[in-house]
Amino acid sequence: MATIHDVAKLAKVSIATVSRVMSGADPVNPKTQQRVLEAMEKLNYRPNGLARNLRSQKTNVIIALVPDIKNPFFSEVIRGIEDGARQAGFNVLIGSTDGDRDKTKEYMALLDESRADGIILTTTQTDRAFLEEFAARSPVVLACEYLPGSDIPSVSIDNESAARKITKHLLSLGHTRIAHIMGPSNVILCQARLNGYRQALHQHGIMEDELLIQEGDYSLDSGYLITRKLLSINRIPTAIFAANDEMAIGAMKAIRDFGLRVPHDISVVGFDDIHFSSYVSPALTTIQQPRYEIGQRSVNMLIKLIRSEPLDQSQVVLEDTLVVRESSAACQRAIQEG
Amino acid sequence: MATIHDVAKLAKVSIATVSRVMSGADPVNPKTQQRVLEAMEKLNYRPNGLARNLRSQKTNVIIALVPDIKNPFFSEVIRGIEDGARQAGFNVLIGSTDGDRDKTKEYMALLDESRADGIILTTTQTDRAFLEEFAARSPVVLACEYLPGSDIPSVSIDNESAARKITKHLLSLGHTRIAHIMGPSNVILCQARLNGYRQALHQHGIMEDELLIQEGDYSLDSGYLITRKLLSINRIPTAIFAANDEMAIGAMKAIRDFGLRVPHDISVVGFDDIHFSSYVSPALTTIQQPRYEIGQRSVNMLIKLIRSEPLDQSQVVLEDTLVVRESSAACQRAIQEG
DNA sequence: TGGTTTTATGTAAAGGTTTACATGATTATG
DNA sequence: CATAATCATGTAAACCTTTACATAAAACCA
Repeated sequence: MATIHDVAKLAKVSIATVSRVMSGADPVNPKTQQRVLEAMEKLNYRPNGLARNLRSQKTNVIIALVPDIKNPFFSEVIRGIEDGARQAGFNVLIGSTDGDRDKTKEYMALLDESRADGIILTTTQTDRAFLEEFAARSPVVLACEYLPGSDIPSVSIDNESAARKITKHLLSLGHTRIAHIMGPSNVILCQARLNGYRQALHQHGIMEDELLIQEGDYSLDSGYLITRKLLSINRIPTAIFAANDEMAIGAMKAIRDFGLRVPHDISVVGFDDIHFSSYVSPALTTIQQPRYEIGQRSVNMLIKLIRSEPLDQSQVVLEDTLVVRESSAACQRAIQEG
Repeated sequence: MATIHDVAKLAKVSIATVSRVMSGADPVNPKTQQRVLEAMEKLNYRPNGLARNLRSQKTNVIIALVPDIKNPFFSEVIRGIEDGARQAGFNVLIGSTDGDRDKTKEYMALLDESRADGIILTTTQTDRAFLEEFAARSPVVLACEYLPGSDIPSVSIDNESAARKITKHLLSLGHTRIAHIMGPSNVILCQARLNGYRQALHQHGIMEDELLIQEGDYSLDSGYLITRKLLSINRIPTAIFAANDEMAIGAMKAIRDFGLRVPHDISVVGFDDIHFSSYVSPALTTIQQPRYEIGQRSVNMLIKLIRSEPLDQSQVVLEDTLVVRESSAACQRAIQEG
């Protein structure tokens, strides 16, 4: 592989001049430039990225951490991140953490080793103190999630209010026995959604029932299994609010397999509006998040952070939308009190 | 950020000794080692990855290129790649190409710039000559796809035979008017699946109908739109074989929206067996690929390539399985010839 | 004890850039 | 015409490691 020295020798200039031709920053005589370009061409010269990075103390790599790469919601966030990053000349390294704290820390350590310039976290499960301290010395942006009371930059919707909104949607349809399948309870965002659910019930004067709140792991399978459990209790719910669409789709299958119909017997709503949700039958009622935009804006913030540019706004909260489709309908069953 | 020099100074040794303590390769006096470790601890020293990489001419980064990061099939392949890579101490940089040749080449160029050690391509749409030439000088593995007549290492199933198998499944159910929604026609793997479909028809003495072969782009939407088109022709098909599950799921929705039922009126089968396929209703008949294993094995091969170790086998073909679920059933309609 | 081997450590080069500073040539200025 | 300003280029340091080679000290052997 040809180096800058080879090019310099062939063009009969110093390596500094070759470098200048590449960067275009300093002026260089057109004739010289021509010679250098020809030499580069002839030798098929590719500047060594590592050497560049080492010298300039930049890697042009940013890390995006997701709990699970298979999760379609995060895929779209990543897509936004990727597009934004590419536009600014950055590459994206994606890490699946599987909700594993150590894996998360391992990826974060890459920053300390100068292997990446910044990191986007889509789910916070690291301990707060560690995170705050880390963010103080390295560029970090939270995407999808907002850490209350912290000034770590973030881009997200208001999960609490969105959860309240969709729960109220069910309440307005006459449902009072509403189950909630939450995501991993150590994830802040899932706590926010749970809170929203609780607030809505509260505002309607409905006592919450411990049995109706179950913890899943975002997967189709967990939605399915938990719903089977919910269907085995004494007074089964008339509606289920799952903290993401995948669990909702799992729930619908469980209900079908149980011999009941959605939404006739049980309404099901999800959260995220992944692409599949409008294709399943019945189409899923859910909360639409601007996932692509979340990704894009968070990466733009991160890049500003990396470049030490000022942020116009540290916490960005984007709009979400309730999308009513076929999976939620008026409650058919009278509530047998007991 | 502390450097090796700081550590050396504090421990009163040379930088070489510090390096030796880190690598553990050469012997070093226990007492010295202790001092060095303490100094590293005290300074919170993190070796600079870039400098290491530059010196050792390794990046420990491999690139995985997928056509679309949102595609759930590829997500699982990536997962296999990631896990395999992590185990060997490599990081994975994921690139979405969107079927764009230039993007692909841009990512491949990262290898020439020494920013990555190797690359896994999950879909080949670069021109063959370029690819062959590139593979000759850089570590490349094809995952999911096999380039006939080339010796570029690959891990895949036999797409042609799998497509034949699932088409025969439909034929055995009495279908003779079978449509095929293929993937992007410039993708080799899609050509293979199309070939398999054709061979099966041929073996059953069925003439193929140009109208029944349509090209999609792997997405839910394209499956939907193409199926609408198929439903508007004169003699609509009694079965549809989509080249991936997402298009099949899109097709099912189109059929529902058209007022027909799956599989009663039209059978639908897919390819890949993504997780959603067993959760949709009716559950999708499809071909199961060992996607995780494809990812894992391809990354293992790539790492061997990077380390210049010999490959026991250059082209790995894994087993696929026909998974019959609810979306395919015996043909109900008599074929009105004409 | 003198010479050889082993062990522990240091010195310095190498990896391929970018860039601050220096230098020499050219042009502008009064 | 002398001096200043500008332009083009070169020199060498810096980025932070790893590692080949050298050296000094210690251990071993006859």
